[in-house]
Amino acid sequence: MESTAQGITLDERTANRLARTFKALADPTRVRIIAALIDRELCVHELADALDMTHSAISHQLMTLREMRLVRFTKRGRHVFYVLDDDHIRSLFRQSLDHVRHG
Amino acid sequence: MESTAQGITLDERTANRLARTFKALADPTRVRIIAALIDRELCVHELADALDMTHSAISHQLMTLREMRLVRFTKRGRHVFYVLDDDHIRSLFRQSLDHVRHG
DNA sequence: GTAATATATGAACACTCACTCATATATTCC
DNA sequence: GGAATATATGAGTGAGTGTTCATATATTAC
Repeated sequence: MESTAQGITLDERTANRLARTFKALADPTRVRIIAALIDRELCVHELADALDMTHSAISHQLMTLREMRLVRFTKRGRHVFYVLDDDHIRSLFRQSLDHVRHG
Repeated sequence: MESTAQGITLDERTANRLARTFKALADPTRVRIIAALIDRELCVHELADALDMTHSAISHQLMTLREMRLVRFTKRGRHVFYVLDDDHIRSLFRQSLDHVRHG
């Protein structure tokens, strides 16, 4: 079965949303944050330790990820725990990691 | 079946490669180029027409996509035809588009 | 209350990016 | 050969990005 080749024409809004989604993951620090949060929640402090970066740098990137709706957070005591917000991103990330590793 | 939650720790090289892959798609113009080339080859001129952009802008982005190994090209006469180089990117792109559209 | 801890936030800075414009190169047509 | 077409490329520019540093806010422990 073969379909006619005619490409895909994206309207501006779709192209922007797609680009935005990829942009959210287009930075090594954010990639590592997503990876660390793939199946658990962590607070800023734990993330900073795990990634060996300053709290401030992590906090700024978490703000970016929040704005992009990739992570959610819960306050408990002095700590703010972050989890991945989106299952689609999780599977997208896993698939991409697989490509990079074995593709 | 449930596995122990412990995140994924990425070495620097893997994190960089992942980020680079996403970065390649983290721009609306490149997204539209990839979409247009999803199942056919097009020359620079056709791409510029399809995206309503200057030849120069398209040519610059194609250079970026070439450096990232996302597209290949063939010269035929005066024209340079571009195709997607990587099937992984094709499926990654299709999956992501699906998420953005119906997710 | 004060001190300590955890996180957020704003400014600043170096860096990167995507485009435009001008120019160069290559191929075809005459 | 020269003109026209197709693409590439380099410089320049305005916008955006990721970090650091300093500071602010919030919560807990004392």
